[in-house]
Amino acid sequence: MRQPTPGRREDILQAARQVFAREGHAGTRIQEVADACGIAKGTVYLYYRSKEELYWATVCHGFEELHRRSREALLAADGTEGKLRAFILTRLRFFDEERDFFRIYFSELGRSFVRFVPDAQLQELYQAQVEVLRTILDEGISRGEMRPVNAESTAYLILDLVRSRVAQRLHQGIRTRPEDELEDLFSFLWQGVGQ
Amino acid sequence: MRQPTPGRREDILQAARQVFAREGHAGTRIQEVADACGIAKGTVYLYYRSKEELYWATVCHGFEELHRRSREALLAADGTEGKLRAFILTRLRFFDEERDFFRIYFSELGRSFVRFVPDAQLQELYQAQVEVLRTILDEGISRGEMRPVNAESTAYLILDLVRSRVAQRLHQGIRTRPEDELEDLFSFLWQGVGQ
DNA sequence: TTCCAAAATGACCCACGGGTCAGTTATACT
DNA sequence: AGTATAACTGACCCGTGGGTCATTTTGGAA
Repeated sequence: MRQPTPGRREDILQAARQVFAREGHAGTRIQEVADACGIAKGTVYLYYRSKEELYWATVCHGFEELHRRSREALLAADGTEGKLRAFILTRLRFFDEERDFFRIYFSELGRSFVRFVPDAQLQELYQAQVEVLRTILDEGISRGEMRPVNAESTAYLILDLVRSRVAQRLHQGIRTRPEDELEDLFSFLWQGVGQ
Repeated sequence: MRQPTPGRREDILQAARQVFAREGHAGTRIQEVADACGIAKGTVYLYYRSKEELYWATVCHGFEELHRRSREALLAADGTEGKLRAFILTRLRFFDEERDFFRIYFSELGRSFVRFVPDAQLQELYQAQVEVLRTILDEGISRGEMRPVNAESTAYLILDLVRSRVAQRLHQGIRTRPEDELEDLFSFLWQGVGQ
């Protein structure tokens, strides 16, 4: 009896991330993923039932990691300002490391908008993301550290602010350190552009 | 001799907008566009050379209109605050009217991010958008009405703020008037969430 | 060394949809 | 009415790529 090749599933996932990031969902051919792994196309289908399943596995894997790190950063930091800074910095750093995932994440938002794709796990992860941020905002408001804004819709704005900035950075080649972007983004978020 | 059917190109463009908005670029079949027009598939190809050309025509058409209205609003309004309010409100209203276009616009951003698509006209339109906003911000800064932020990267943030909010509104069914969203967004932009 | 079950392979199948074009239809002009 | 010309039609062509499966390879157990 032969043992299943250890780490094969992870190898495929990693190759898929590269190819999906470069070619997009529609542009990706399973053959290319297999080539990137140095295995045959059929082997991919021994580990993932379909292209769709592989795609979702890729997206969810990155999302989980992002969520995990964001949550940890929030727990470790003190005060509303500190928590927001930590949240933003963590995400800037994560996307700096995982640029392939960011490309997929970015394009997935657009995809999910035109064709409602009810992947339960991903919906949950995204909502959890918003929820954790909303909680911080509500605390900040009740402590009088923040203006009484609508916490939920502001949470969405913050997620998109970070995404927007990361996209900018990737488009024009990353020049600054995440730490510098943090100051810029945070002052925009905290003080606005007025006065 | 028969005259070319007047408005046929525009009819196809309108149908294409509906279908692309609902099905996305990859999910759209030319047959569906033809059906939505009540014409045969071959006829579509008499007016547009390929699916790709039809798609770009759809995107560019909406973009031009958006840009035209944004620019007009900026010219008509007074002062930095006034111009920014006018810019945001115009876009909120435009996307409220042209929801199909917004879906395409939103998904196109994701698409263009994974596969660099060098459509010269669209690149130009997007840059013009940023440029016009950057000018307003630079004026506001030199007049001392604003903090000395980086005008260009702030312009990107503002575009994405509006996009983010419109996406939220569409996702959870539009409940508020654009005028109310304006106040919310503008105070976020101008004062931030702090204090 | 032999055997066998599980892993891996890649030629093949076929649904799909972009694009074509020979044939049909409509209309302007004579 | 007749005709020429251009718009329109939709059956058809065919490249593409997701997914399959008979065959081969591998490696642990006897």
